[in-house]
Amino acid sequence: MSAADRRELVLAAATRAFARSGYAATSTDAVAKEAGVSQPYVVRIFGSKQDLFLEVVERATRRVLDAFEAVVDAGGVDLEAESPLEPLALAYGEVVANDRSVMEVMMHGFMAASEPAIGELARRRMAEIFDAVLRTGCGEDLARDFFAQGMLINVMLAIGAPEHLEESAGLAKLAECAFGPLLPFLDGPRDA
Amino acid sequence: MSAADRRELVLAAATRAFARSGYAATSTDAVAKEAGVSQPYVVRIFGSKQDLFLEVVERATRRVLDAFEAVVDAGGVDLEAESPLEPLALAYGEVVANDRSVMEVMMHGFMAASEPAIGELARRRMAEIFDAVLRTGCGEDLARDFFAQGMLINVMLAIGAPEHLEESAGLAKLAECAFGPLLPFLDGPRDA
DNA sequence: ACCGTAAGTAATCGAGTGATAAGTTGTCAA
DNA sequence: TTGACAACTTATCACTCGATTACTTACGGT
Repeated sequence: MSAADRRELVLAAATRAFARSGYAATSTDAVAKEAGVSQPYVVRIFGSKQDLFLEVVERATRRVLDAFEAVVDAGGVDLEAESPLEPLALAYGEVVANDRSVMEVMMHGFMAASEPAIGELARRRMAEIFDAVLRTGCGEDLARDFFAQGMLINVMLAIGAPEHLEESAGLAKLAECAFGPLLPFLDGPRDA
Repeated sequence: MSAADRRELVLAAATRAFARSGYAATSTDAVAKEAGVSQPYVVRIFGSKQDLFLEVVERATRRVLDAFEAVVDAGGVDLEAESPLEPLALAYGEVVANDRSVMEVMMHGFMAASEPAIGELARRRMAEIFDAVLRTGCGEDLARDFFAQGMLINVMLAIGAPEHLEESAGLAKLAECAFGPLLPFLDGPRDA
């Protein structure tokens, strides 16, 4: 297989692996097994575990950014509507529904920000994505609220709320509040 | 020193250590050094690293829960006000300003939820805190929005936004949106 | 004085960890 | 055919990790 193809294959495997357990708790060997290659080859392709993780987070967050920019550039946002940013929410929902590891890796990237290089990437991407939302012209307050709802959804998914609604009535109610009509589509599958 | 006192001391040290780097990336030896005791003694007191982390997260999230319940039980929420949950926001801000590691450990607990015992605790506490907010009688939508804003703030703090406003104009604007008038009080100190 | 118990440490173990070095296989151009 | 380069693995290293064991110290009751 060509080096470029193999690289993509390992990146996809690494995304799944890091999405499951985060940066520190995922070994390069786990990534290698997921990709079906040897552990030294993973390190060789990307230089180091951190460089691999950076590229995984870079790509995942770029997918979110691209999804938002596609909607905005296509004029998909109507500022006169009652929920102007709903098209963005739908776009994000589609990305997450399609491949939950994108969002999981993004959040793990945020929480590994005490590693300087990871933190820098996290802050840069966060600002870029916020900027894309702002470019709809919706105003800062709406953009912030949109971001906030997104973060709540991300955290709720991270703690596995949709798969454990039966644990308590309070959790089920919170999940219903946080996810709304999307809830039925969220339990079960976690991979792409 | 009595075992009980030493236990509290190690718990406080562990909270700081886990807050910095999260569950997986923090060694029991790092906790031991922070507490000024030997590594085997840390393991001996709590049984295992996971049990220690569970107790740290349990305590941190209980502090948030207690802060909210104190406001609610004291009748500090006026449903007729324009922002009925502002007293809760202030209470949370006070907790975070007083000791940021409380919130950091809470978020690291959420993101380590793929560990079953940690996930269960995270979901339980999340539901309990949401329930406390609901008990103000503010209604589910307001409670959800309050939660969402809190999560945005948590993530912004986790990526170190307040300390790196100069990295990009976009980040500074996002931080101003997310933190509002609290922003000037957030940069700099990270410990209790 | 002495003994028992609680508080703690030093020494060490086996299992991983990320990374390096050396070697192997396969393919394609001359 | 052969040689060179790209793709990939095996073997291994130095180190870190959580955990166990065995030991030491200090204090309170009798």
